Amino acid sequence: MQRQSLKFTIRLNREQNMVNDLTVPSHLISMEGEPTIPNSSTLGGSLETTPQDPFSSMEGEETHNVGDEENQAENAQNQLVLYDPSVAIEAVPDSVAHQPPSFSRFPFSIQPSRVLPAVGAFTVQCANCFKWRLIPSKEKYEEIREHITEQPFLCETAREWRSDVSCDDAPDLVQDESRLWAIDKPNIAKPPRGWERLLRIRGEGSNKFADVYYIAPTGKRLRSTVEIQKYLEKHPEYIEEGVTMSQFSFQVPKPLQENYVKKRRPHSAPSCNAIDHGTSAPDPSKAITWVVSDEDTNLQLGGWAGLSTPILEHESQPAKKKRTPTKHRFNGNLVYNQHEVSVEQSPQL
DNA sequence: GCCACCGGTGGC
DNA sequence: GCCACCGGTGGC
Repeated sequence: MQRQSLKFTIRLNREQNMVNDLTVPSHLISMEGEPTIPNSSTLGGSLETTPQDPFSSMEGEETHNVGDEENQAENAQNQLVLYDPSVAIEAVPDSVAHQPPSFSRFPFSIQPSRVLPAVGAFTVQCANCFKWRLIPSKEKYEEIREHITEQPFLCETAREWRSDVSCDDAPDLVQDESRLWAIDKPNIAKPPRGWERLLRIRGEGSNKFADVYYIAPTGKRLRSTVEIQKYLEKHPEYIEEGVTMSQFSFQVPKPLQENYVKKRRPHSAPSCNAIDHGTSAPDPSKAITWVVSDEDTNLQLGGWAGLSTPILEHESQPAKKKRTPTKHRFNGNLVYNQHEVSVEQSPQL
């Protein structure tokens, strides 16, 4: 029945300031290894109901549905939220904001990045009341995510960093349309000590939602299990320290927004018609929300990116050059691939 | 020259 | 359709 979700928020960087680092903690994602067995509690299906949120005004559709389980199920579990830093921060209830030192500012380091949306904060959904609770650090989030099925998250769990919070308190955030939401995978192993797992969210319209990278202690960036394996072979010292392949997972969260990721086009259909560009284009007036979830376990980790900006406005001039003309041929909205571009450019916030 | 990022494909 | 992998290159 209850399902919980973890989410982290991401913020997009519009400028450079961003967040990159916010990259979603990799941990959010589950490791390939074996997932733990889900307990009934997490998996279950029902969803959550979300109360109204205090801080945000969005309408939100919350996740509710208690009754139906299906859809929601997914959402409810672990979700990662990505959001705009500024937004996110404000959204944090005061109580939270004050508490841990880490809350007031992002625990993650921010580096200038080029532009893509990044995770700015992490949240997890209470298995009992389904309210989302902000997690003060990426490390804590990874910890929770790693054992989310065996140890469902409860509001009481948050007392570790936020004294007296309970299910009676308003949610720290509400899943609404103001941000991009992504559902994270449960039970992803924490990276080995000295290693870092980075989640890079791609821009809207890309053919993939995100990429996971592991940064080895030497600073080497590894992008697949094959690369990790080769790296470990060359550096047996890590193996001696106990590093194993089961500690790495390249699973990425899934965006809730259906059209965030471009669908793969059937090769055969080069015609423009076949493509749906536009219709699904996000409403520029609102931020994008995405959520990723693990269907198997039903856990959701959430993340949202509050872009206030429309990611796509066609216009945009690409910040980067595009390399493939093909896609753009359908211009119009389609071109979102570059959305990142627009994101960064957008001044908002 | 490097590398973060994106696209595209093979395999399921 | 999804995911893992990795080639290629824009942007620095």
